[in-house]
Amino acid sequence: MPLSKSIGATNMANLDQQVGYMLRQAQLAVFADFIAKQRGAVLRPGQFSILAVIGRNPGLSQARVCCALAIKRANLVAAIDALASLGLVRRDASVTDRRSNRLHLTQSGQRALQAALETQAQHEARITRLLGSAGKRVLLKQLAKLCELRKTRSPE
Amino acid sequence: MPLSKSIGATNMANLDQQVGYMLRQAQLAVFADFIAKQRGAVLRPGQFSILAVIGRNPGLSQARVCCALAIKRANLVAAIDALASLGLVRRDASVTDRRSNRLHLTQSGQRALQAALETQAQHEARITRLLGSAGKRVLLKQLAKLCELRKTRSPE
DNA sequence: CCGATTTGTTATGCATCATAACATTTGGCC
DNA sequence: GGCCAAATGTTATGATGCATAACAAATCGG
Repeated sequence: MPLSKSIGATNMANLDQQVGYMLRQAQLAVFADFIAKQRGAVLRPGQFSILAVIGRNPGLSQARVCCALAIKRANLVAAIDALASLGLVRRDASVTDRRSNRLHLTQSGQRALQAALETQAQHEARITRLLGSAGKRVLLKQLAKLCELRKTRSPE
Repeated sequence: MPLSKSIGATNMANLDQQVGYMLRQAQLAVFADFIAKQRGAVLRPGQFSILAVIGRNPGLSQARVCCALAIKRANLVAAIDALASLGLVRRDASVTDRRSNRLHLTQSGQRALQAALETQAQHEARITRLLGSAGKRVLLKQLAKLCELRKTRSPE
């Protein structure tokens, strides 16, 4: 068994066998790869996810975006501000509910999303090459399971 | 197949089938569970990993901690400051290399690490219950593969 | 109609990560 | 031995992500 002893190098204290630690490292590596590949208007994973959800759900309210992406309402404001000032997203006042805004992609927003989706596909393909198609499918299923930790209040 | 159509709910734009997005969500969930379980002196995953590495490698230099945990030297300074002001870590000047510091756990640092390791074991056990023992092993191996993205400069 | 809730917003704080610059010290090399 | 490159710890600074509290306006329920 790989006990990660210290042979001149540093003893990793079994950190590399703990899910939380490895999740963090992998996430940083994957995000760095995503960011390195993106050269268009959409630069960061967060922006991309917001743009993608709005693109698939035209007229969505900010609250629903927050619910879908697990973002706090307060934090989405600046994000939409940024996307709007880049000319990618429109914030239209809803006529049926004057509290909420209806979010839409502009023409250039749709183009930006399209471009981002393509480079994202390359990024994803690279990961598939690394894990294998079946391996990636298994990984996604396990990550989904881990997300359930969020709901369950420690039962003991 | 689960095409994640929008049936009253919000269309997730296939985000839930992308490794980066799901990695992020899972990492947040796992970290939240870790933090919720920790009630001792060690509260956050970063602190824990630093403490664990120092505990297994007494006399380690800051630079080596940085190398092991993929932390920037500049950012470790404040982290060690915090652990030192909590009385968990000592920063001794090295006699062989007067540039570097030799890091050690204090008595109470060792106790804090011990306590953190125990609650961390509960946390990890909960994850094992969720994924299964084999599933967790597979997950760790795949996460390790993803970490290789950090080294490889996009080859095409 | 009135109280509770929802929605967007502002302000604020904290944690994490990154870069640049600097002084001190070490090491390699001629 | 002396000099230049590299390593080490440090400071300063900025961007990002995430969280909470409080607020006004609007909606909803009874």
